[in-house]
Amino acid sequence: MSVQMEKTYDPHGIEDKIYQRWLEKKYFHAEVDYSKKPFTIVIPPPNITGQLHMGHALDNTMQDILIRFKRMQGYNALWQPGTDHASIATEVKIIENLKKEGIDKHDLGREGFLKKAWEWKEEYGGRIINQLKKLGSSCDWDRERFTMDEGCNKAVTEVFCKMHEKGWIYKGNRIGNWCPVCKTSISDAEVVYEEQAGHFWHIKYPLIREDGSVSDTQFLEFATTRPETMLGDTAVAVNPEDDRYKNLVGRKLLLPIVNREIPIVADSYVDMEFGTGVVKITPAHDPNDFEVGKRHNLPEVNILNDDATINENGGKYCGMDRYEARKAIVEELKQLGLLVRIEDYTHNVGTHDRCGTTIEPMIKKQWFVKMDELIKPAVKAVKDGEIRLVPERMEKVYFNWTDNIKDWCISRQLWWGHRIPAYYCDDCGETVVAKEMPTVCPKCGGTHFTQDPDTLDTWFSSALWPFSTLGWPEQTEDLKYFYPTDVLVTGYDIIFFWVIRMIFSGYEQMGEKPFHTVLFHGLVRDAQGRKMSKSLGNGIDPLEIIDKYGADALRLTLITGNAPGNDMRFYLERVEANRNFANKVWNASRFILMNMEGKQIPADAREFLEPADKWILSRLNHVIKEVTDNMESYELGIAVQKVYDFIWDEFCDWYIEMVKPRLYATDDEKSQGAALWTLKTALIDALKLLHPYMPFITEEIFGNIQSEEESIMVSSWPVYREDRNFEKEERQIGLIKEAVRQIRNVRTGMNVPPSKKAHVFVVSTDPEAAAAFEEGKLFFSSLAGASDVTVQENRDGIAEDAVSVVIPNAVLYIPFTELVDLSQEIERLKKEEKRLEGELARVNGMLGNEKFLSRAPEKKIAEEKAKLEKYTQMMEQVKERLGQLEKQTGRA
RNA sequence: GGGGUCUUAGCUCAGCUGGGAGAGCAUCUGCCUUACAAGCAGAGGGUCACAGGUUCGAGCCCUGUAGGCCCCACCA
Repeated sequence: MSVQMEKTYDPHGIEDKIYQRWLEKKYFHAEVDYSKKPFTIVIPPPNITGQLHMGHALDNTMQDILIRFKRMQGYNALWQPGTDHASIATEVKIIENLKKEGIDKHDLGREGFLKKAWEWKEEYGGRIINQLKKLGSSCDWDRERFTMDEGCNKAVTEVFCKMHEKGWIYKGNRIGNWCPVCKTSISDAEVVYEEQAGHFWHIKYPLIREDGSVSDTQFLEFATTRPETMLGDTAVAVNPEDDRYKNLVGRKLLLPIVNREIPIVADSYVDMEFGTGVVKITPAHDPNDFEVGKRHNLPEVNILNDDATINENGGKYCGMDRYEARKAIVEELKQLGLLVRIEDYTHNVGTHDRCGTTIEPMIKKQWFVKMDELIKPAVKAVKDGEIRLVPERMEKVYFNWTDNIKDWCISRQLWWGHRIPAYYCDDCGETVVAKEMPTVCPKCGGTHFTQDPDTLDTWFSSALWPFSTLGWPEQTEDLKYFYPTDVLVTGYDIIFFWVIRMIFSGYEQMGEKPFHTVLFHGLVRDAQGRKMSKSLGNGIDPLEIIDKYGADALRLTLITGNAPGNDMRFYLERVEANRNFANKVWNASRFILMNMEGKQIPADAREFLEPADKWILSRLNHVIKEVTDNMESYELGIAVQKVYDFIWDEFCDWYIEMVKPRLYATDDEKSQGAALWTLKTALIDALKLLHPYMPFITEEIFGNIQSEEESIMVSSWPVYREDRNFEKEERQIGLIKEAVRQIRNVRTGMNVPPSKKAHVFVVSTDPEAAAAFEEGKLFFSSLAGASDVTVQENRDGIAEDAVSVVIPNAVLYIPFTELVDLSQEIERLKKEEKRLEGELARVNGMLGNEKFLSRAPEKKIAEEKAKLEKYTQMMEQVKERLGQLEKQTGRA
């Protein structure tokens, strides 16, 4: 083979070319095949409004790694892709866009607006998919789905009707969160609390005397952060145990401005210690007050329009914005002498996560999902380990939510989304929930119906995603084969929105969990640790990084040096380091390729393996096992770190350097053949281990280095094999490495220029050690800067002033022709003596401890005993050498 | 108020079930050695936040303290 590889790896062109080839070969496509075990991941569907951001890049890199790993292991790997209609997020965007053209959504009407929305979907829906492709995602694009496509729509309707029939979906008049800008209700999960500086207005209401007149001396004082809601007050509450007010319970107060008589009620909800121990009760605009109102049968006076202006119940304030009304009402109370004081107060204000608007609690008729029964199997599944959360601590977050579960408000006053399949009889108002519009009213026989105008919370359809994408409610072959899926990969931020809801939906609809493992990742932050956001302008575009450094470098950066579920900081320097690694891999391959050029590796090459060859194969063998184990337990960062270290440190810095003299020598074809065979074999396996992380460069090199298989991504994952375990050679090369390191250290310390070679004498009576140096002479001399290597059993013929290096079972001597500073040499050996003393003290301490001997595992004791022997032997050598040198200097 | 998590080299972080402290970057020194200067070789740098406890043995397990970050709850 003759392939020209550039000196520097350039991902441009290569990545697109390779991705295109994968697509053409249909490697990403999975079909039902009972001869293989399935491994399935469903993508967290990105919003169609979205652009690929670093969070997506991380999320999808992790999924791609798992899916490529399993595919190589021989599983029938399916990565099910798709996008989410993201009802409110998209609707908000479209409205913004229309605004620029001066169009209001109501001008278009529902049909017209939806037409625009579908156009939007066509235009932007594909954008993020293309970006995912840039990242290397091996999704089965033939199966791409959309949460509002026909099948998903069918699934949604099916679930809604089923659960309604069961009584688990109901329509209720309850207090909920209302966004006055988006003019829709939102679920509790969509409210974010923000600390805001506000005020505490201390107000008093006058008491009504027994005779019905208004007191001008007796008042009840309390404080509020929202004085305008007083327009809707229907009571004032005190704690039943509060002696200060006990005698007032049952009496009435005059609600100022409105001039309504309201009762003083006793409710344990009131905290006696807080403020004056008095609370105004506004059942229509506060969730707690709503509950109090229910307990005391208080009227619910709604004072707000949908846009948060005051309605007709606000009397003269009708039509005024909520905040203007607040000012005006405070002013009027002041005039009336009922404002006691104003205090600065910071408190938490609920805002809408989409638009940031302060939400208003409002009573509205909304659809809810009853959660108490539905959640049970989802709790049990995680408790019993049926579903595993990684990292495990996420379970606490999970249970925190499930233990305090409230009914799920699923109706939204939006147009873009799944329309609620509820129909109202035009004649009698009867509600019919059905898959299609009914023809006859079961109550009055009427024949005309109007569908509920509301749509469903976007998470209602995503909750069904693991099975709706596989064909449910049809009992498809795909569903039977691929469900339950295997791993869900997602950020911990949507555990409540999505993960929990998928789990209970899976159990309820399928009678089976949707996946057995949830792998969480954290947030990708900027270099200062801040959240990347549009408003800060600190977002880093993954596509720019890919363009500059390649997708492989980006992927590696997102995966390394980070524990599951932890947030990470994104540094350009780290991308550069990983780009450098790509280049390293590239050049190692280039080196091997250049050396294979025009040569045939003999068929029997592996029969002539030398110790270095066996050493690297053995090391690789261990790495294969460890990496596979780590990946099986989702420790992706640890796994790839091991591959990285193996390739750079052991393979490149040691093995390739060891093998160079054999490749450059022309006289020993057997040795050369064995080296080439080992280089190629080890490289290919290492590339395979690396492939899930860096799919592009590994594929490119794989194609250059061999011709037996057409693609690395469908090649088989390396497995640990007993016959590649060479313990003796690992020990021997370990010795040589140690010797090389020490000699290099000595040479640098003595400022010996690399060009200056010196004869190295290895003195050893240990056959294994002697053999190691004898057989490794060739590469040992080049690595240690030796002009020649002599292995012998004693010191005969070695200059007295030779520099010496002590390693286990051998002492190496280097006689330099120049004068060596013996005092410096003694100092160095004394340092070594001190180090060994420390080691020996530690080992002796352990072995001298009876409790250690009786309680530590035998294996550990044996290890320590071996160390004792090794260090004792080395210590003897060092002492002996020191004695010689001291005698010499003493004589001089 | 409840819960989680973090505190390890100058910086950013790994360190799985307890058994001799690691990486990348940065710093210093020497090298263009025919795969790679996006490189090679060598070096310096840590009382693993603090205080106790369990253990033969603790960065790792338990308790407490201090500081940082996050989630949930939302006392008007």
